[in-house]
Amino acid sequence: MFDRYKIQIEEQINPILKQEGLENSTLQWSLIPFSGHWGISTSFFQIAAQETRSGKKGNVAHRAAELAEMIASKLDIGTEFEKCEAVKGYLNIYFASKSFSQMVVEKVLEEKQLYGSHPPIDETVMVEFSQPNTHKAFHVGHLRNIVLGASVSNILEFNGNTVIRANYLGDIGLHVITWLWNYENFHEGETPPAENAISWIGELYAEAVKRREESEENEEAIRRYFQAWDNHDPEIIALWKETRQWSLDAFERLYEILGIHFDRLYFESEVEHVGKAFVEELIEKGLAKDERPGGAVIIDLDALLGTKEEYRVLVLLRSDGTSLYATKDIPLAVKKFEEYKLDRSIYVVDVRQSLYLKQIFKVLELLGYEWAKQCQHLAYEIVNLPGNVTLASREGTVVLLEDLIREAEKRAMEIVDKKNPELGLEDKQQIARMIALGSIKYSLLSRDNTKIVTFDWETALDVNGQAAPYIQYAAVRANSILRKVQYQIPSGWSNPSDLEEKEIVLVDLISRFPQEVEKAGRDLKPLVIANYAYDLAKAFNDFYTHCPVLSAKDEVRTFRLRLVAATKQTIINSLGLLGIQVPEIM
RNA sequence: GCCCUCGUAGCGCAAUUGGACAGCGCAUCGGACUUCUAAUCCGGCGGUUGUGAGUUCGAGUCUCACCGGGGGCGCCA
Repeated sequence: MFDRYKIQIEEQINPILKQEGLENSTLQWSLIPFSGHWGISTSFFQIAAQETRSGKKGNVAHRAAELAEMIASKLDIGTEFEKCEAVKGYLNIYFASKSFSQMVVEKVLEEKQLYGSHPPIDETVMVEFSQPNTHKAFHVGHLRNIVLGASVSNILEFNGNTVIRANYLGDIGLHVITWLWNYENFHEGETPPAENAISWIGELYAEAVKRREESEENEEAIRRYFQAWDNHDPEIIALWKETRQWSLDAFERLYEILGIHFDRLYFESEVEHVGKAFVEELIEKGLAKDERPGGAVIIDLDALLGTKEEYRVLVLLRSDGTSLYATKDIPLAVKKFEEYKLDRSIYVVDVRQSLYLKQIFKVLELLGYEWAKQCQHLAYEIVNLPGNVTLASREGTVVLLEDLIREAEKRAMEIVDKKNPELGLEDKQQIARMIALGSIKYSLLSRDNTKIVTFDWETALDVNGQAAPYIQYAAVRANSILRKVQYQIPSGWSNPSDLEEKEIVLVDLISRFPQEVEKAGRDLKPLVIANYAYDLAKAFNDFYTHCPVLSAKDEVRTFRLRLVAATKQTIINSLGLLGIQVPEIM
């Protein structure tokens, strides 16, 4: 937003530096980091250090301060800036807040839900996330993946990318066979309950695994069942199709609740066959080694690349010829790039699979696909239970997603009910859901991807402090002011007398949104937005308690109303990137 | 053995990618509701950024070593 001013100033600074014998020095601009000070800033340490390195004697810090002071005294800041000053080697140039704040607010109100976004760029990127297994439960560990993938997709889209949201479903394999076998023998004819389909399916899975592990006989039976499947037994296939659909329908309902949609669903079953052909190709090219029947089909990446204990060995096919994850991930990657003309392919997968994905990308490269370098693993840490207990569906140490959402809604409902007794039940429920989902999502997104999240009910359901309800509430407060004027936001520029510090802080933050979006997109970190949204809400709450809006006079009132509307919009936009909705009332 | 990752206040986390006084939330102590919603605001307490060296004008951030937690490393997904 301020680039052209930076350029203007630089055009003045460069000749001054030239006089000092300093050329080709590029300045790095940032916003003044102090709360309540609004403007741009740069420093002269690099230039001074460069000078010292080229032989000139002197103290760098001293020289930087000298340069900053000299430039500050010579600079013509025009009417766009209030003042400029040199502080310890930094040059701070303060905006003329009155006109700049008008400009910022104006921009937000004009661009509305697009404020903060960047113009389209010619780049198509696929984000693969969620990747649930059919015939299994959904737990909070899976949620981190979904929420992260969805948010990163939103952020990339806001940055101008064309985003394809892809899901990759594990609909075949031993876990499915085990489930089917158990169902056919012990639950035939049963159907999942409408409400708790996922937990029902999950319970049956846990039961199936237990049966498999408790007797050799069962294990043997399951193995035979697997063979029958491999031989395309029509009855088993029919059962598979039917039960798979139960999972898919249940997933779809859950995604709907979470507000997630996918543009493309990939299934393991659709890439297994072609995957085996790829393995053959790798063997023929002399890249993979077929050690069957004694061993598996492997690719010794370290031997091929001349590296040592870096890429290790990847197993492509079991010794019995059945497929593994690697068998399927290779053709899947190819399919993705063929179907869409991708510029980038992002895999949202937990950090434990870092080596595995590194191997897959390298194999693709060895196969000659130039786009292999555009595959990127977005790793995130797992969600644990207190005491470093891993969530595992077979151990029974899971917190089911449905339970979490239900409990969060219940708690949110209690507060909504108390605060808004006049509302109808349906409205209350809708609000409670937004708050519940917001809290859950925010608690997962406001943590760096590299940090393990320890799940406990209290923290997950805490709505105090830095949490989504705080931010939502700020927007609701803004909304409630706007409602009082029937959402008639006065147009045109107003010219209030000097701005309050609270107002400047708020406008400053609003103006930073586009660059926060950019940063979040660059680093694939929703955390950046999560922090930003909180800071913005905090600044607004501060403003709210100190600066009356409706009772203010004339131009102050006009400006503040516009500022309130701009804040509400920016909060909505930033939370939107996190997949969090904002209610009108709460 | 090799590799990845984390270590910041009692607890949970940030820190504009190497910049200005290391911020915020819980918790705790104390203030503020006849005024636009108190799911709010203001103030107090709390720090040798795991340890030691190095690079740099400048290090929580980069390099190396060490300590401690977690993870990965040929037929699990």
